Amino acid sequence: MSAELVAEHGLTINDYEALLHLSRAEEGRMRRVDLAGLLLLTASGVTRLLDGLETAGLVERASCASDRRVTYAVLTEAGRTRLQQASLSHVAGVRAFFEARYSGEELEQLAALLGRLPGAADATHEDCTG
Amino acid sequence: MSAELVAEHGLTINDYEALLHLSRAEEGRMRRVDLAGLLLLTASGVTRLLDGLETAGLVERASCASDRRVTYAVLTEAGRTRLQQASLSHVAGVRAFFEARYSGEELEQLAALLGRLPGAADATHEDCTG
DNA sequence: AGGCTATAGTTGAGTACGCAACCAATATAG
DNA sequence: CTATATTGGTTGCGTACTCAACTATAGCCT
Repeated sequence: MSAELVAEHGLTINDYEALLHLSRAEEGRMRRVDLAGLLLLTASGVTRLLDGLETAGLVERASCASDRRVTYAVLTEAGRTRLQQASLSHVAGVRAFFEARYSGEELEQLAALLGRLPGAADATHEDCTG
Repeated sequence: MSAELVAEHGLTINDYEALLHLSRAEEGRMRRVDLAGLLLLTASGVTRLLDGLETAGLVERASCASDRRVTYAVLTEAGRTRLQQASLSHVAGVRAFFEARYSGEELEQLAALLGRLPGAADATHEDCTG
């Protein structure tokens, strides 16, 4: 699933999630640290991740006027497009995976319980709203 | 948790789980492929994992009389001891983690639901019975 | 018997991280 | 206003994997 579906679009799970979070963020941009938090990665992990997305043209850097330490990661148009394509097959895949094993009621229970875990930023409606 | 507690014993999560599975297996030994399946690793992943455990003296190799392709991974006495030490703090940590967030009833629901996922080899009683 | 195909395992190359060390900019203290 | 601590970010190095290629054995099938 992570493997096949997402790799078909040339995106790893974290690539995908990074784009997703950016697409949800105001103006499609986020400080790298904050992104790290959401992705459950370290700062260095995010640096490397964004390196890839950047050379792929899906994300750009922007600097912050009020604090010159921070550089934003901002979603490009290409990134937004790519995310939408990938989310098509990805959310379908995930949905199929769970619906094959659980009833609607069980899915709600799972979502409620798992949603209380540390890094769970409400993935209930993870289609691509960007 | 994986990080602190298990690394305190010099074991990664997969090291730990490998020892656990071996301790539960008949005669404390298992074919490397089967172990790979349980650990959700590839064959090469297991080779490398066992390399480590082997040089640490926690696991040994044994060959199979009826099929000369297979080599077993067998738990040594040192391995069994180490597992028991580690499981002390590890299961306590895991238990604390979940009990801090869920009620008894919720834990049963979670166990029931998550137990139906692909690699879930009934971890309900994962104390070290070895 | 000989020739496929599948299975168990290892190895080399590449990837995705974490950790520790570092630099630069900012905040806090004195 | 200097001195120190904190925060955002990058880089070097090590680790835990995967994938693809390879060897050796085993089970067919004719």
